Amino acid sequence: MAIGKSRKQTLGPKASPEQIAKLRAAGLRPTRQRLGLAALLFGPQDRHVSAEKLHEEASAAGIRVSLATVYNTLHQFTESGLLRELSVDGARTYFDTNLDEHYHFYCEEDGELIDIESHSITVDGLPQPPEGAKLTRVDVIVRLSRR
Amino acid sequence: MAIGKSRKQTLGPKASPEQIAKLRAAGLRPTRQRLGLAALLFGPQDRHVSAEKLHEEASAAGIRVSLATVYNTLHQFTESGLLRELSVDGARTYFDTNLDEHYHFYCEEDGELIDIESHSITVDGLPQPPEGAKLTRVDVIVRLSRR
DNA sequence: CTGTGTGCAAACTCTTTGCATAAGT
DNA sequence: ACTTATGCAAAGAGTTTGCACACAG
Repeated sequence: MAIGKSRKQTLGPKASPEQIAKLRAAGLRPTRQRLGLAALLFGPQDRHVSAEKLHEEASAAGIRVSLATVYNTLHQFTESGLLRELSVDGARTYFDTNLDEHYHFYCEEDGELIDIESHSITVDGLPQPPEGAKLTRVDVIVRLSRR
Repeated sequence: MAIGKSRKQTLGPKASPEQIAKLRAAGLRPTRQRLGLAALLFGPQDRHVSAEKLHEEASAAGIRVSLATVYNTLHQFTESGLLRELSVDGARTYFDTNLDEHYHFYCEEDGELIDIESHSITVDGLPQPPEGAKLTRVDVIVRLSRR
């Protein structure tokens, strides 16, 4: 117990340099909370999370972060183009880490979302949008049920 | 002021017989509130309403009905197949009087919905739903912006 | 140090619920 | 009369906000 710590550990044990770069590139300071959430969100797999679910996950993973900060962070990530917001069932808001154009299966029983790659589906024959309106996005949600 | 009213006016001045039949067919008692809301909803035009907006409309039209009853009624109508519920922006729930298969333009600025007839659009190449799951509905929302 | 981020708790919006009263049949 | 519907107010879920404290640069 004689060796003194020479520097303060500011960002936790191992803050991935890529995640730090990702946040910096998005103009967001790489705080411990944001890095923790980024670690949960931006893994190898694309993900669909709600704020509450992500908050639970963070707690389970030992990342101390308040629910309010999870909301803030998700919105900041969305504004910075790191996430995409998704309205599927009214009650909760989902955030999607897959930024490519794609669609979704939505399982009504368990609230689960599954990506549908956009090249596997064809949406054709869209009518003209009303004058003055610009098309921002096409959402396709295929609702599923086990029953 | 001499002529006595011979019978109590139970359902308001002119309760449309068609609306009464419609409610009866759906297994719902034609109460004054339900008839009033039905009158607002099931006109010649298809409509997209939220509970709060319909409540305001009802008040404006002199139909006294509580917000709770508007919610109840919209859900009863939906369960009876008179309406269709739709999730488009997370915050509020919309109800659609158009029961045919069709899709929507959604104007992000004013929250307005516009029907897209299903025959004018083609959704093709849907992947197999996961095993055990049945497809209940395909929602297509084309988001628009004026900017 | 300086300014941005975070946590907490309270506020807010939309929606649902419980129970006494009112209305339909 | 008997049953179902309604109204009110309170509760509930999810989300947002304000402000003091903490942390990154």
